[in-house]
Amino acid sequence: MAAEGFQTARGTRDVLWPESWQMEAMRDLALSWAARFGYTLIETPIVEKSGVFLRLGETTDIVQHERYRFVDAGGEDLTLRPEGTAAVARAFIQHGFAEAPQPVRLCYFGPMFRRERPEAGRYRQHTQFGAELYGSDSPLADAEVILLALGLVDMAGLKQPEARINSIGCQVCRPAYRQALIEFFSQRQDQLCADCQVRLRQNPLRLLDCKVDVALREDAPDVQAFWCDDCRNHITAVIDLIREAGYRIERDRHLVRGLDYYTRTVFEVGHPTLGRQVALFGGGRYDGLTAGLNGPWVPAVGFGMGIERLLSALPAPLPMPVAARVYVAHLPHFEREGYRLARDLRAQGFAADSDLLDRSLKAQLKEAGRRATIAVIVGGREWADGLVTVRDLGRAEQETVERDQLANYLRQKIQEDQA
RNA sequence: GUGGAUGUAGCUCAGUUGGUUAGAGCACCAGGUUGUGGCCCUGGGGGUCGGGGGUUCAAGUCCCCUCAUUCACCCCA
Repeated sequence: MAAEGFQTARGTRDVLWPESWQMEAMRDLALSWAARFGYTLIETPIVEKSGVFLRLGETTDIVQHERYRFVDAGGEDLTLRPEGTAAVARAFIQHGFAEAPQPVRLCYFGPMFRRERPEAGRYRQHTQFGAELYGSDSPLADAEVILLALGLVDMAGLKQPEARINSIGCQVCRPAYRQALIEFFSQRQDQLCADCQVRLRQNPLRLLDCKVDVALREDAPDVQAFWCDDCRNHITAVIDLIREAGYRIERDRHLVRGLDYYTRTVFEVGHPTLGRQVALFGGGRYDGLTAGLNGPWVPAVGFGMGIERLLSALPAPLPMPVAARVYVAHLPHFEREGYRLARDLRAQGFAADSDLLDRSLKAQLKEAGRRATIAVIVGGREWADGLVTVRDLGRAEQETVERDQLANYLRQKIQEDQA
């Protein structure tokens, strides 16, 4: 296409109808579903001081190079938000939510930015829905956010998601596991890929989800053997609660998450139709993330969900409302009359428009057939008698109606059609 | 960031070993029906062949660069 002109920046796109409407429908579905659990919507800014996201972890690619970070004209170091959790945590602290009645339930829905190589279903700007539950360290809380996410996927029409869960331990038991991993992989250092050589020093847990050294990890120590009693009871309870709700979930001992702030529970849910896009949603427990942002220590758990991915995985689009649309066609010399009639109809609550190109009646009805269910034809012989013609475009039937009875007639007609 | 493939009309795509005014289907517009859509028929509009440079008498076609898309890696919210 026109290379001389402007196009969307790499990895970004225009969302056109009807997908734009699908996004809105998903937003409505997500927010109303979350509201049933008591989650209130929070809209954080798209841009934050860069420090907010620095604590995501020193070894994370998001932090290392996949961010939109810039210094603005005033010298401020800013970053386009790559995910929701850190920004919501910042807001939690800023507004003193730790002093509010606990638990605090917040959800968000909006664009996230990440500068990675574009692929199908992977955009530099994508939309995420997420929920964060603060103030409870109970497994009931973990289960709640997972059930919230699974329930949304279910309501959107996607069946049989593949849910995986793991516990990466807590401050009590994780150090020993971490040490065991380091020892295991150090002995096999010559077999590790280049990236894993680095991970071994910086974040040994991530060796487990390396896609290169898959054979090695099979023999790596299982975190299960290192769990303390609290961690063991916690993950067991979470899994029970999910299954009790009727969902399938399996423990995956190789599951660790890309972000460094997680403790105990981590989970990821995918779907076979997504293929390489991997995760539909993912999340976990991040007790104390708020303390890392210079706030109070608060237990928390949450998830983030990729909306574009969810929409692309749906077997059928979300239902579109079939609004009855009225098209006002006009006979020669009655363009203004049609225009005014459409205006009146809109004022009375109808979705109505008229021809703006002074086209032939034939052309007008052709357009009406494309985008309306009812055509009102004004002008000609009937106009002098105070009549208009109402044509049912679906049934190809029409009758003349008194102009001042038109609104009532249409209302009744639309009601009958919907019944 | 690495490697491969692709880029021709709004959309989906043809374009023979380089060779006249670059095509089709769908979509759009008009007419056939001077007051009636969906089907049909006829006609029409719309393209600097992603962009730039090069080779050549001649480039959509060959070469280089660049931009974009896509697939596989990497990574993942």
